[in-house]
Amino acid sequence: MINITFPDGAVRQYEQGVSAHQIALSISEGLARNVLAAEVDGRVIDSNRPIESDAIVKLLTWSDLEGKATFWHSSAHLLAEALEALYPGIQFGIGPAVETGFYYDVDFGDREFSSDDFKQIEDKILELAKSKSEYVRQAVSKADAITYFTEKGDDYKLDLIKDLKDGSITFYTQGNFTDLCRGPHIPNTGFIKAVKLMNVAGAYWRGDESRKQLTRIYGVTFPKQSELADYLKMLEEAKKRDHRKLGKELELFTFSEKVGMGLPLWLPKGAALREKLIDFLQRAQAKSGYEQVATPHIGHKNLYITSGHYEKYGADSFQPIKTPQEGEEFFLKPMNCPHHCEIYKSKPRSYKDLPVRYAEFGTVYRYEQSGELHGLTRVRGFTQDDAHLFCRPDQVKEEFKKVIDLVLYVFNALGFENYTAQISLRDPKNKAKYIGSDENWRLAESAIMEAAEEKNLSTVVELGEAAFYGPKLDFMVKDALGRKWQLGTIQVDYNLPERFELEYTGNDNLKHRPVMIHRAPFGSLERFIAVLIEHCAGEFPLWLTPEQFIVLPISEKYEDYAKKVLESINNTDIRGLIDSRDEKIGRKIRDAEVKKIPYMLVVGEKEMNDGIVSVRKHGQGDVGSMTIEEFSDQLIKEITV
RNA sequence: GCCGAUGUAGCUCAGUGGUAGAGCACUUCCUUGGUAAGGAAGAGGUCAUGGGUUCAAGUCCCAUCAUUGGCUCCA
Repeated sequence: MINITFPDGAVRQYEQGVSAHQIALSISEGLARNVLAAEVDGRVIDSNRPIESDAIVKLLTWSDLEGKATFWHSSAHLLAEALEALYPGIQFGIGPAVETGFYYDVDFGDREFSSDDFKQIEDKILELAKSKSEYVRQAVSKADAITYFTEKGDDYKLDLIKDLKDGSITFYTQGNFTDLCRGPHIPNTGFIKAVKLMNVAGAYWRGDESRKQLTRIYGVTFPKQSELADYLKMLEEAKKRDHRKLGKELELFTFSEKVGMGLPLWLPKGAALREKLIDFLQRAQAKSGYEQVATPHIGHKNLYITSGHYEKYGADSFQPIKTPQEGEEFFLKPMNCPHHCEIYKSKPRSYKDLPVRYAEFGTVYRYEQSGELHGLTRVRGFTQDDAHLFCRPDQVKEEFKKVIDLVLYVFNALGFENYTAQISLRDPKNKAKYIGSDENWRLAESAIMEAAEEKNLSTVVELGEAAFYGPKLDFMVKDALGRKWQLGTIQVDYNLPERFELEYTGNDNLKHRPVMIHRAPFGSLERFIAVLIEHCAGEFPLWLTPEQFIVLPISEKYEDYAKKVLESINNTDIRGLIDSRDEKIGRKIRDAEVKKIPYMLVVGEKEMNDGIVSVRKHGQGDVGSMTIEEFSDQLIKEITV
C-alpha cells in the first residue's frame, strides 16, 4: 500500500500502481469522469499512469490551469490528426498549449492554406473526437523514433529528436496519429466537445528568422459547447474595449497614411487627456524633487556614438538627417538619456548635490518594423514620461524605492490593480550582448532585487530580458484581449555614466562616477493611454475625462440659461459643453450617453425659473436636481478625491 | 521584415462580371420638445493605388501601399 496525500492534507491508502483515474473513482464517479490528468509530486502525468510510491496527488480537471493546458495540448494532437487526414503528406513542427488554447505549426509544402479551410478541419476534429480514441503513451528508443519519422518523412520531428536523450523519448498515439511527445494527455478524444480554430499565422521553425516559416494554426477547444459560446461572447466584449476602436469613436486620436504609419495624431480630446496626465505626473514629480528639463528632438551623431546607441541601433534606426553644408549627421532622438547626461555635465557636481533628478516629457522616434506597429501600443513616434536620476552608489537603492513608490502611486490613482512586476536580468550565457563590466552588472542587479523585496513587490525574474545597458524592473498590465503590455519601467544604468564620463566630487575631494537610473511610470503616454482606454472601457476617471459634463437645453428657449450654467461651472479644473442642436431632449441624452460624458445637465422651464439643473449621470440615469453651485461643488469634490 | 486576412461615402458595412447601395453622421427645411434615436429633403464615391484579363471589372489575375492576426523585434 502507498500513501496518497491530497491538496487539503488528507491522506488515503491505495494499492501500489494505482492510477489517478482510479483514485478519482474511489472518491466519486463524477470526479473520475472529469479528471483530465494529475499532478503527482509536482509533476503532471496522464491520469492512467501508475503511481508507485507515496505521493502528493492533485487531480486535475478543467477548472485547473494545468488541466486546461493538458486538454489543449491533447487538442493540438487532435488538430494534427485532422490535418493529416485532410492533407496527407504534410509535415508537423510543434503543437503546444498556450494561455488560451493551442496551436500547431505545420509545413503544408506547396499547398495553399487559409482560414477558409477552418470549417472543414473543425468538422473533422469533432468527428475524430466522437470516436473517443484513447491517447496511448509508448516509450521508444531514439533509434526507433528516428526510424519512425524518417519513414514518415517529417524533418521537423527528426530535428527535435536529434536533441533528445535516448531513453527519455515517448510517443503518444490517438486514432491514426502518432506524435513525438512528452505528454501528458487527457484520457481520450471524447472529452473534446467544442472546437474553434481562431487564426492562422506564420511562425519560424524554432523561432529563428533565418529558418523556414511554418503555418501556425491557432485553435481553442472546450469540454462543453456552452463554454465555447461564452468564450466567443467574451471575445466580442473585449473587442468593444479595443483602444483603436474607442479612440476613433471618442475622437481621441487618429492615424494618417500621409503622415506615415505608426505616427499618431492627437485630436483635441485626446490631447486634453494627455495634458491632464502630464500635469498629474508633473505635480507628483515636483513633490519628489524632480526638475523639468527640455531637450531637442534631434541629436548629433557623435552623441549616439558616445552613448553606444549608434553602434547598437544605427543601422536599424531612422537614418541620419544630413546638413547641406558641413556634412554633419543628426539622428532623430530615440531616447532622452544622452541629452540628459549632457545636462548633468553642464557644470561640476558635488556629492552634496546628489541625487539630481531630471524629468522631461520627451518625444522620441524609433524605427519599429512595420509588422510590429499596433494602435497606440507600438508606434514610431511617442512621448516618454522620462526622467533620469543621477546619484551616488550608496543612494541607488533608496532612489529605486522612491521610484517604485511613484509608479505605485500612479497605478493606484488610475485604478490599475492587476499588474505584475518583472525583474529583467542579463542572460548569463550571452554576455556579449551587453555593455558593461561584470562587477557593474552584479551591483545593478542586486540593487533592483533588494529594492523590490523591501517594497514587498511580488516579482518574476526573467533572464536575458535586460536592456543592453543594464537590468530593469518593468511593470506589466494586461489589455482587454489579455495581451500583456509593459507600462512603467525603472532601469539601473552603470554604463552611460561611464561612456559620458559623468562625475562628481566626493567628500574625499576625489572624482567619482554617479549611477544613473532611468524611469518612466507611464512608459509612454501613447501606450499608457491605450492600456488605460481598454482598462476602463473608455469611461475615464472623472478628473481625466476631456468633457466632464454637457448642458442639454430642452429647447432653443433655454439656450441663454444653458450658457449661464456652462459659464458658472467651467473653470480650469472642470470642462463642459452645451448641446444646442435642434433635437429633442431624448436624442441629446442618447448622444451624450454614447459619448460617455459623465454628467448631463438637463435645463428647461423649471430649471431656468428656479436657478437649478437636473443632473443625469452616465450609465445611471436621472439623479435629481440641485443648484448650479451645489453641482459645481460636488464635481470639484469628486475630482479632488 | 516574414506568413495569412482585409481595403467600397466621415463612421459601420451590403454589393452573384452588366447604370455605385443602406444605416448612422453631415447640410437645409418642418418641428420647440422633459431623461437613450421626431419628420422630410439634399449633399456626399477615381470602389486603396498601378497594371492586366474581358465586349464589359468594385467583382477575376498580378504588383504596390496601408490596416490587421501572428512570427521575429522592442534602446
